Amino acid sequence: MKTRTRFAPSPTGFMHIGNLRTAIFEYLVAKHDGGDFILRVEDTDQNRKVEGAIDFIYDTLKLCNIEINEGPNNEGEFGPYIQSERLDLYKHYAEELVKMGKAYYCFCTEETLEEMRALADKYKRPFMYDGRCSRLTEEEIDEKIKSGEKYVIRQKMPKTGFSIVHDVVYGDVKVENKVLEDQILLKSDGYPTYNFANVIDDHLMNITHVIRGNEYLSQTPKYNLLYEAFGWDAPTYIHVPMVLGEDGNKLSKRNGDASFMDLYNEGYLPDAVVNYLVLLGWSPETNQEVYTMDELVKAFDANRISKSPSSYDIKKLRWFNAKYIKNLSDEDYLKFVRPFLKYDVSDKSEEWVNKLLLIYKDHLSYGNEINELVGIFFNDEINISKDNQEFLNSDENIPVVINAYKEEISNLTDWNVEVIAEVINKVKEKTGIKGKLLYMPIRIKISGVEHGPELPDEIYLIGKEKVIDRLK
RNA sequence: GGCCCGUUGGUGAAGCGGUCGAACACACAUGCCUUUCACGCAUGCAUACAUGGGUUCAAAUCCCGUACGGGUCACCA
Repeated sequence: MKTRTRFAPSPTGFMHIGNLRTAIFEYLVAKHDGGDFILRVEDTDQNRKVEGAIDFIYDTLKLCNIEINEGPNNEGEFGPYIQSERLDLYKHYAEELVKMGKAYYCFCTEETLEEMRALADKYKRPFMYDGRCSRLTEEEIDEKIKSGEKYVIRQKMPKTGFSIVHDVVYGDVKVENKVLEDQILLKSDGYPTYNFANVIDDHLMNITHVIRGNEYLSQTPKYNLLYEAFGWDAPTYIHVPMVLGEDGNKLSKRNGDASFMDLYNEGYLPDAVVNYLVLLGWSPETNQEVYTMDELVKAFDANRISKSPSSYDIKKLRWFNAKYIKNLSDEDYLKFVRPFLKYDVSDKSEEWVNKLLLIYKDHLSYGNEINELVGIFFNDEINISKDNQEFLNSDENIPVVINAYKEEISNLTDWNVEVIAEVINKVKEKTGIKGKLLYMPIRIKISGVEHGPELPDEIYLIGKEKVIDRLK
């Protein structure tokens, strides 16, 4: 059977880093086997629908080089791919289950449930639906339906024995059946619950591997009971560990960096993000760290996914990103950073701007960082920190260097990187000072900080007038 | 609280009973390179196997208990 995996997000218009990682894993499992990757939109919660969310998902995955073989925008033979358009299907199968005696109509209202819950709470007992509606007679049921009472359909759980879930990552997980609640399959508004829709769709869409966060692990026995009831084969389960934030807590929307789009807008390259994410909770057999998508497809093996949660470390992401930026061609690099530059360059030449951006290619960890780096070329005032000021006062040779340098610069008639590079040699000969004591004072005087790009480049771009001014 | 899962250095992690006196990478430090900083390269650092028992000739690796962390117990997904 052809391997088929699916990514099944809710259309919230938000792509969480953890979600993305799951999508990557799903994609890789499918492609490693030469299979298909399917997008299914889980919009069974009517309150959470967001306009344009589907396109957003497509756009995001496209940026990440993840190709969707079938989905709402490119239907295959298993459509529709949006759950709200498959309502008849869920209803049909839920009723089928009722006929088989594996599910029943439940007329308990949300208020009744609320009361039961409050009662359980009062006696400090864990609440679980008591299955009272499963004991209704057929007449009672008919009557209630006829009189227009709203109902849900609940799955009837066995009271004894236990279920075992086989998971690629976590091994066999055993759960007692009696702790399983008679869960709702079909809500009173006719929509299926997530758990039910998943089983139906995964089966109908021939999904072979279900990959999801491990928060679903303890729900999986219910799934298997459903597959069993229908006489279907359960898919292979791959539960993946959670991604934690830097504070050790679960990633949340509140943490802005947890969204892929935020990272993208900050100037993180999708390839770098994908590369970083895939190594969160998965490790290859070799020590290779930098991967192309093709290499990942080849190397990926779900058996090597770890069980313990991993934490999101922006420093390492930055390292990946910087590496990817360095590997860009100059042309691609310029295309990439240019939009991030916020300073007004309308009075500068194209050549000047490109040169400016290019000298930071090896320094940049993310696109937006460019604005932090190039300030010295635009601001009139530069700030010299206290430590650096102390350095400038620490040696009597320093003013000598600075004055000599200023004089030589003032005497220049041409203005290009080559002649500027010559100036420092002249100063060296004239003063007999070299190395750090020669470069550092000039660097600090004109840029305020102790590191930056090549000094002649920097000076060239700042411009003669400004440089002389700063050497005062 | 019941049930489920996890716990290797600051971080991501390798490890699947002996070769672990625990890889690799990030971060950090130092050195080399560059007549400076960064990049790159090299080296080093770090009292890392939560804890207590057990099994074994041998345990980070297997078993049990404890602690800590997380997940889950919705007409949310």
